[in-house]
Amino acid sequence: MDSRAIAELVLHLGRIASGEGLVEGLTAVQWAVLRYFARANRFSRTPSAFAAFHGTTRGTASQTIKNLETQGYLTRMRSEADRRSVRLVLTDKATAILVNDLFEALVRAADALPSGVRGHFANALQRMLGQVAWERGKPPFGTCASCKHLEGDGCSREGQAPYACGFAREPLLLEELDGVCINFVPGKPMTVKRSVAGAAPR
Amino acid sequence: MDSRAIAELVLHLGRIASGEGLVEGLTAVQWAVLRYFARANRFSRTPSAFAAFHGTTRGTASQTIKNLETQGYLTRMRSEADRRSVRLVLTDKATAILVNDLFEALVRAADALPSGVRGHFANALQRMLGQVAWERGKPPFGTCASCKHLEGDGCSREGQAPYACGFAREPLLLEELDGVCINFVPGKPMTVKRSVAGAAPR
DNA sequence: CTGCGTTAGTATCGATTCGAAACTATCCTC
DNA sequence: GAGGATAGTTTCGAATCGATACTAACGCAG
Repeated sequence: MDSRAIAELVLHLGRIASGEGLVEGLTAVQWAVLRYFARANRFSRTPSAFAAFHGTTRGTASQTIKNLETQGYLTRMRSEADRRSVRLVLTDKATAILVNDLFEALVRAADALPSGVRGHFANALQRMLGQVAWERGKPPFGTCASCKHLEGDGCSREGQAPYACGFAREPLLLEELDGVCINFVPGKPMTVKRSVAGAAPR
Repeated sequence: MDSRAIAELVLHLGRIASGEGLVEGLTAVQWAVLRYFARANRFSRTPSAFAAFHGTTRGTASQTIKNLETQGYLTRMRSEADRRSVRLVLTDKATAILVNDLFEALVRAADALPSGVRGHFANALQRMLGQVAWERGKPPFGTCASCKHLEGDGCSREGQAPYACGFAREPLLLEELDGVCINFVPGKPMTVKRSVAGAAPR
C-alpha cells in the first residue's frame, strides 16, 4: 500500500469527520476546544497548551476561547502558582452537550473496527503522530500510560501516591492518568524511529 | 483501547499534519485542492467533486479554485459532453511544486510504519472513512481497486479494454485505476492485482 | 533589590475560509 | 416545450487563520 495514499486517507478522514460542527450551533474548532478541555489533565488546561495541541497560534486560541467563554461554555480561573497563567474549566452547560456527544460518527467508526485490529491501529496512529509532531518541533500530546515522565509502579505505599510525574514533580491521582498532557514525551512501549532530516519548527 | 481515544487521534493527526500550508505561500486548503486534482480521475476533476471530497460547499470550493486559477496553478476547460461542467487541470507550475512536495512529513510517517502493519492500517482507515461518510450521506471517495463498479478481469482481449467502469459505462486505462473517484462505492475487499508501479503522475 | 530576557495571555490587522442563500445556464424527463 | 434537477458562480456575514505588537508576570544574574 502506497504511503502517500495512507497520508491522504488520514487527512481525508480527519477532515470529513471534523466537519460535523453544525450541531448545537458550534463550529468544528469550538467543539475541538471543548473536547480538549474535557480531556486535558490539570497541567494542560491553558490557552497556550490548547494552541499547541490544535496546531495554531496563541492569539487564535485566545479568540476562540473568549468566544466560548461569553457563550457560557467555559469559565476561567487565574492560576495561583503562576499569576500570568489561566485555568479553563468546562461549565455544566458544556459537559451537558459533551455527553449527548458529538463526533459520534468517528467514535462509532472506531468502535466498529475488529477488536483485534484496534490496538494495532491506535499504535500506528500514535506512532505517526509522534513522528510528524517531532519533525515540526511540536509536542505530541499523549497520556501518562506511555509517557517517559511517569514514575511509580502502581503500588501505593504509606504516605506515597502510587504514581507521580517526574516532570512536574507532583503525585498523580489514578484518574488523572488518562488525561492528555502537553508535557508528554513518548516513552516505554513505543519506540519511534526518527531517521529523517528536515525538522524545521516554524 | 478506547474508541474515543482513537477518534481523537485521527482528528489530531489530521490537523497537525495539514497545518503545513505555509510553504510556497499556499494555505492548507489550497494544497488540498492541488493534491486532489493531481489524484482525481477524469470523472472527478470538477469543482463539485472537490467540494464533496473536501466536505465543504460548492460555493466555497468555487472561491478557492478561482483563487488558485488566478495564481496560475489551475486551468479550466469546459466539458464537451456537459456544457455546464468544468474540468480543472494542474498547470506546470502546480505540478512543479507538487513534486518537490509538501505534507511530506505525513508521508514519511506512513512510510516509517512496519510494512506488515501498513496494509491493515490503510484498511482500517478506509473502513472508518466508509462508515463516517455513509452516516453523513457523503461519497467515500476511493479508487477502482476496491470499487463495486469495476468490471473486467485484467485480461485484454482484442477490441476490449482490460477494465471498465460499470457506472460511467466507459473503458478504463490501466493508469486510471489509481485515481480517486467521486463515484466510488465500496465493493469487494482490495484484491486487484496491480502492476503499474511507478506511473504516479505526481 | 534592580535589570532584563522569557513566558502567558490579549488585541488588532488583513486574508482566507466557512455555510447559506440567491442566481444563471444547462441538462433531462415527461 | 414545460418543469425540475444539476453545475457552477456570486454575495453576505461570521469565524478562523498567521503575524505582529502589546501588557503583565516570572525568574535569573548581578
